[in-house]
Amino acid sequence: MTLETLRKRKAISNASTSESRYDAILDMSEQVFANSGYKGATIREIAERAGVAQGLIHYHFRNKEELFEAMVARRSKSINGQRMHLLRALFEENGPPSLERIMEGLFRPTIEAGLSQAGDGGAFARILVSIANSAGEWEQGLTAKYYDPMGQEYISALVKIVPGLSRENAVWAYMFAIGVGMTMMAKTGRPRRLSNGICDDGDAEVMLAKIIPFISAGVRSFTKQPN
Amino acid sequence: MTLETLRKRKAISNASTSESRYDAILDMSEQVFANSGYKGATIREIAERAGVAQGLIHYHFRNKEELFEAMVARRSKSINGQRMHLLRALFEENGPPSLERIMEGLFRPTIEAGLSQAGDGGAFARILVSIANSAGEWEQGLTAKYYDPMGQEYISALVKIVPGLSRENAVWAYMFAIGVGMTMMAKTGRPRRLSNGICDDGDAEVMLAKIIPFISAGVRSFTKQPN
DNA sequence: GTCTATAGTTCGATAGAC
DNA sequence: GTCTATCGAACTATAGAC
Repeated sequence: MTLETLRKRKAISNASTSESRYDAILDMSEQVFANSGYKGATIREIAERAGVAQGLIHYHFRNKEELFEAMVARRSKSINGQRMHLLRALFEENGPPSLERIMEGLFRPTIEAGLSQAGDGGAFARILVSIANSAGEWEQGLTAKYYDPMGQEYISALVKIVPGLSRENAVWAYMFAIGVGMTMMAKTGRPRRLSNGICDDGDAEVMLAKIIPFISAGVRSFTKQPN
Repeated sequence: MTLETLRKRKAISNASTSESRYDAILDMSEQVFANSGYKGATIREIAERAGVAQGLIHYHFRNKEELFEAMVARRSKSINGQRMHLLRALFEENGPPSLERIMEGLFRPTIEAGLSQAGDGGAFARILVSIANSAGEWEQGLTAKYYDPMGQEYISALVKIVPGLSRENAVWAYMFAIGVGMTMMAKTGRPRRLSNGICDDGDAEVMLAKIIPFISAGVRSFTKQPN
């Protein structure tokens, strides 16, 4: 029996939270990093709010950078696994899937992940937005490692199902789609301000209903364009 | 003659940089905040690279928060002034402007501002991306103060020139347009990675040529939708 | 307006007991 | 695996000379 297995056994036997301290640290990391940013977040606060000693975080994750990456790795592998599964399932149905269903498959797992979390649901989504929009080498390294492979699959899917769409335009289409999706994931509250309370970026279902047709029309416009 | 005027006179007579220390601090603030983020940036580094004493920054701007806001205020007023001027000029021509020209007027001033700056041109654009995508109270306060008024003008313009576009959908359209524009302003280099070097998010002209049709098609799709 | 020097805080990381 | 205690290295902001 590995040490990893033992750790999980102990976690399950923990009556108070039914969760290992290891996972509690990762959970709280999402909350704190989301609210304060990487530099603004402190290991002290994560430790306090997770109810563990500060030293324990260094024992499990060595330093702040590796804690952050472990947090990204855990959640991104889970969400992107769902996405890959969804995408492949779509292509195994009768006939090629519609552009709209492809796009829904791109964004829905992020929403589902948010809803199932305790506390602030969209914490990891907000972290993701800050990573994806950073030009820093480290952040782009994380994006490349945990998100580029999935991006490539979606780009290939777009080329397959949209007649006349070049790979170059499919890359732009994917980037623009992600850009629009950020509006939903960032949860800035700006739509509400700009619309006197009518448009709510906290309601993911409503946003999806707006985002999917918007992106789909944009992608199809590339069909009538050179390159 | 005001003290403000005197300060500028002295700046012009400065042979070495032809720029006051006050402005040098703001210029270097853009570079450092863009590369390190608000929390990650340090007043020490800004002072050193601007060639001034650290204490001078506190003399002019009191603290880090006010330095940041002064930097945002200077550049946003300049760029948004151009935008407003462009937008109003479009409506004074013969007949209403096209959706495409409205969108070009939204993004081009950001590009021009980048090109005319010394050193790293897109520094302020990257800062803007991080502010706009943050859910923090302070960042949203800055967005509301320096960008919401312009956003309202663009939303009104969209309602005017796109037949059948409700104000609610115009707000979403504006938000999504900004989201796509982030792809250009963030300068992450991801399009290049995903396309094996073909798509370059460093070339703003090429990006505009892709962004404008994409967004325009998306906006027009709202015409055929309820709400 | 500009500088030097430093006070006062807070943070990441380590050491070592249990 | 978990905790307490602490070191050393930053950082912001202020005080005071010029």
